Amino acid sequence: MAKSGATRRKQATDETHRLISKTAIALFNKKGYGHVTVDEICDKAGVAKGTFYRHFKSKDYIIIEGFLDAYTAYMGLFEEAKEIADYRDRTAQLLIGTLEYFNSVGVDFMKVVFQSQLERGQEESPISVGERELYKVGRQLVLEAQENGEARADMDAEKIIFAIVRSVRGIVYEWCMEDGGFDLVEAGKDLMSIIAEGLVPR
Amino acid sequence: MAKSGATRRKQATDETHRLISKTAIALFNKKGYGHVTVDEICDKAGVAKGTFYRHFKSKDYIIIEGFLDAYTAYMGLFEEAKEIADYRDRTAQLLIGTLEYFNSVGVDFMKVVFQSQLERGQEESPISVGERELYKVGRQLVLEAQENGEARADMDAEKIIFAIVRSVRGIVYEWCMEDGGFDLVEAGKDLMSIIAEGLVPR
DNA sequence: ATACTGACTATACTGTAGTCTAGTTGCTAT
DNA sequence: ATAGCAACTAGACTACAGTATAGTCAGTAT
Repeated sequence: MAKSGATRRKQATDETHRLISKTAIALFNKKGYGHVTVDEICDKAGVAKGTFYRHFKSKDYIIIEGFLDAYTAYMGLFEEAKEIADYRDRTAQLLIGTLEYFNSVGVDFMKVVFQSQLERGQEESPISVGERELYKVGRQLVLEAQENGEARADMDAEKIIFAIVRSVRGIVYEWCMEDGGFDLVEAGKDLMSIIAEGLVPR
Repeated sequence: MAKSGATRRKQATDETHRLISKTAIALFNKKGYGHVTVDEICDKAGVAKGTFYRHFKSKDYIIIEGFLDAYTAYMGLFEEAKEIADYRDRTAQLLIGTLEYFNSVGVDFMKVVFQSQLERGQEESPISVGERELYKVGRQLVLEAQENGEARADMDAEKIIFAIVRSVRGIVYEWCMEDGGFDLVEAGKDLMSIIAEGLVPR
């Protein structure tokens, strides 16, 4: 049967893809990303170097890909959040969930993600594609809150969500720089308090 | 004379240092950091490779060093800001000045700065040393504002300044990622508005 | 049955940051 | 005057990411 044949072939290459990824990530976890060479990954996986580069554009794409898989799951948070009635609770939940997600990815991997984002020139990264989705959903949430009078309406929803996402990224970046030296979620709560309430007294 | 002799010697090596730095930065500006090799810098500067690495720990230290020189000048902003009476004006001035400073450094160089911060492991970077100074001064400003009742007092000055600095860094990081694709100062003003006023209506 | 295709192997090669070594030179201290 | 020393030269070398090439093999289409 043609179809099952094509499937068997595809399964085999998927298998290889997963094998490389799994081997690499195991090595990264054991020795740290920077101390694992592509040759070593290929050796351990019993695969030629050419095969590695057939499956992954570059060494960091192993991380990027893993990150994106988790990202998809993480986007489910936004669906769940819709159930939460109160605007502030909802926002807080999203923020905390987001930071818990980054925390679970781990500093070592997040560093690679940040670095790879900086390295690429104009070329569209898979992550920035994912982020556009995040902006879209976030903007919608802010818009709704504005309509309900829960969020200030004197500023574009777009501008607001940009500022929030950027602030969050700033925390995560610093967390990477400090090698995970502070509690991401706690820092996020402080940030949230300022974003929500502002800095000047009421 | 011993002293003038020692001085003459030091002057010569300072000369070499500046020569390498100047040559490198000219090349970076012409071709972009990533397209300039250390060998090329040495060739153009008429200096051996060993000399380069005697003066600079690594290629990116040329940028880091230039960044820090400008940083010192930038810290003068904080002195000037003390003259501004109104808390909000002062904060806005500092924020805008900061972003103008990053803007003048340029995307290409800022990327290198961010990347180098991520690469180093626990080793203390010269930049994080500089930043601690910034935190100290910033914290002092927030403290004063709290004492005058201009800033909310239900949160540590420390936490507040951390959140602000991180938010700013987030903007600058994204600005790098998007290759300078938006106006840093404008984005900063939006952020400032949220930080100062909060997100929920009054 | 046979020819096609694309995943894969094996390995040499390139480019570049950074290291290392051996030797030179000229300022400096005594 | 002379010995020492730090800055420098020249260039070979290492480590590693990524590329290129030539050929094998197995599933697939006709």
